[in-house]
Amino acid sequence: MSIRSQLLKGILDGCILSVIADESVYGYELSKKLQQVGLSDVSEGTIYPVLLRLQKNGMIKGEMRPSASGPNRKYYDITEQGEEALEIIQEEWDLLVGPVSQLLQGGETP
Amino acid sequence: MSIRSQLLKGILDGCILSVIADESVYGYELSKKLQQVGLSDVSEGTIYPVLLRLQKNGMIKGEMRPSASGPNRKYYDITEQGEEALEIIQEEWDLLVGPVSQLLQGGETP
DNA sequence: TTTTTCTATCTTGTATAACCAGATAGTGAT
DNA sequence: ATCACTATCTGGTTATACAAGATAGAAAAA
Repeated sequence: MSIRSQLLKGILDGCILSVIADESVYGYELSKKLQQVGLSDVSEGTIYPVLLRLQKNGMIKGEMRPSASGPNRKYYDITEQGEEALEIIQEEWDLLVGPVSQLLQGGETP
Repeated sequence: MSIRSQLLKGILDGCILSVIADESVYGYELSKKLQQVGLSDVSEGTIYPVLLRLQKNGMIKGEMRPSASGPNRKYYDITEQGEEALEIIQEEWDLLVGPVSQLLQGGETP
């Protein structure tokens, strides 16, 4: 397993919520978008379980829509609950990044 | 489980390695240090298993030394292998922080 | 002296999460 | 027909963090 995948743990939900909050997307599209953004090794086998879990927890809603070129797509939209959760994740992320980056940059511990 | 603890996943090894790379520490001291730095809810029940795992994987070496005031302490030092692993974690962290922060900051996906 | 408090390490059990590999299926091009 | 691309989902495996508690030495307070 790559180290990258370990680092992803726990942040992936936030990333996916964030993309969905910005616009309606379906899973396959989402995986391409995350790869474009720089999260290059997030595969479908990882994304679909996350989407199902987020839906089960009421963070997002899924809706099947036909596609003009290919199989049906399941578009997801964020819920109110999902928006609240996303805000908390954003705050927690900001609180975490500072200390961790400073530690890893070899900053002396006081 | 708190969202914070989810975010910690995968980064904790790097944080601990980083502190040990800076100086010899024992577990109890390490937990205090991490709390000071801002990783406030990292308890001993979390840290000791990580230390044992890192040692088992050859990233750090432990050595028991007596204490003038209290029980014996097990000091840990980083190994060459640990330093190499830490460098990779640092690089991966830098690659991850940018995209994730931008996503969470509500940046539009292209 | 006894009790409490602080220091210090480790284990067991539990919940969550990400991944690999593969199944399933529609559409369009060669 | 066959291949390639789009699209979703599942099962089994492994890694990880955490809570709670067991164990124990040393010093201060009662």
